[in-house]
Amino acid sequence: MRRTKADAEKTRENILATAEQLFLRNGVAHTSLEQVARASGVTRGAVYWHFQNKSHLLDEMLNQVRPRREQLAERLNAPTAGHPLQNLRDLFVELMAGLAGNEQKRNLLTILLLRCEFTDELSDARERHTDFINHFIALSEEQFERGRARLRPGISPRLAARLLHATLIGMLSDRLRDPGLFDTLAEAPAMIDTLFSGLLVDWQIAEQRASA
Amino acid sequence: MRRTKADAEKTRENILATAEQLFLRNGVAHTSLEQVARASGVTRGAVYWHFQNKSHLLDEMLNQVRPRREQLAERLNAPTAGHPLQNLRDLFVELMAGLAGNEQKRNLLTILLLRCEFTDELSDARERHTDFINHFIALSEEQFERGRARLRPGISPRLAARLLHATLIGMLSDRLRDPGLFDTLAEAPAMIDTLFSGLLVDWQIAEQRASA
DNA sequence: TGTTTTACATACCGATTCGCTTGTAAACAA
DNA sequence: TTGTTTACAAGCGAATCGGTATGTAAAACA
Repeated sequence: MRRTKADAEKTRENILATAEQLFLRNGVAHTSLEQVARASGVTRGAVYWHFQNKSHLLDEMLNQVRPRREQLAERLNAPTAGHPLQNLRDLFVELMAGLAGNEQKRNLLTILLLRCEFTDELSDARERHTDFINHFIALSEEQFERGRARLRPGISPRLAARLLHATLIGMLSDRLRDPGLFDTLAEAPAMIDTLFSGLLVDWQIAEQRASA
Repeated sequence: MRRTKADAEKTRENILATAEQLFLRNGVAHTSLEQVARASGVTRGAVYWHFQNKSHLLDEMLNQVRPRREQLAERLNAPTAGHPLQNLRDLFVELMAGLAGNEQKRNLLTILLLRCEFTDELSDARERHTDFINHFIALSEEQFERGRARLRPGISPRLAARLLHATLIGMLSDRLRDPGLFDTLAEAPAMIDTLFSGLLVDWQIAEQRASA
């Protein structure tokens, strides 16, 4: 009872979705491909047919939502863009909002940050992750460089960029570990504006804050 | 050839130190007690004699450096303490400095943040960790509450506390993933002061910053 | 001095683990 | 209609896992 091409694609996507749930619940290392197969209603044969091994499976899961490198740069340097710093701020809020509104993104980031051991076995995923982070920091640094005049004295663009990234990661990390901790969507703007107020001498808080 | 009590204690500590290295290098789940035993020059018998299982082994590793709950509170509310906010700021810098100067603390935090899947198996460690985080946030919130008048309008003590914690975790996370990313010890004060400048209306930067 | 306890090593257990090979029925191409 | 390929299922094998049970020599104690 061999499946048609379309059926095979469904099988593949089903395996991905199932693995996502299992990885999220039990951790990557603690999930065997046998478990993935069973939960997907297939055997390991199917899993190994579609994916080389667990590492590649995870990698393709992440590829589903991983923003392409250029995407961030395009977004920041678009011709329609306003001030670089305002741009950077908006991107930050967008990233948080995108996460709040997309369960899959939330799941995958949770897996990356909390349910996954960055060991040699997963070196591919690990490298790409670090790479993306450094790219993000470099891009942010560029933006701060352009708005250098507005930086408080003693704060270099690089330091600003790293502080921005640390805050981003920290907020994500906290929020993913304890989803009830705060309302990301509502509070993210206040947090980023607060940070920018510290980084810049003349930051105007554009958005209305929830004052509680 | 049974060992003396002192020898046994050495064995135990040796196992702990060896496991720390293996966990750090290969991740907790990817390290078997067999590997720990071999690398320690003993057999699994010894490991199981000293520790119930891997989870308890990890737990006792963390207990070596885990600050006690009261410790933070005492530190913040000491009679000799100055202004609550200055206190909080100094604590932050101290925590970062303690990490920069203590390899074991760095290792264990790296294991916790990057080499460990928070799954049911390790629920003990996980709970204690979350507990500690919430405690830290609550304490920070208290301090901000005391200095509430100095908070920028629209920023609640709770939001300030969470932003502070996010920044702390983010800085640690970044630094542990990529040790060359920045010089924690040197830049931590600048980062925290920047954040405080954003949180407070009148924050005076006390320390000299490395301006580069 | 004799007995008990300690600090392990050794051995065994059933349960998984991954990776590979082989089987197979049906889809698809010629 | 007849190969050929596809999309898996099923089975194999060696390794390894954690947990436990048992053996043992020497330390600790009475």
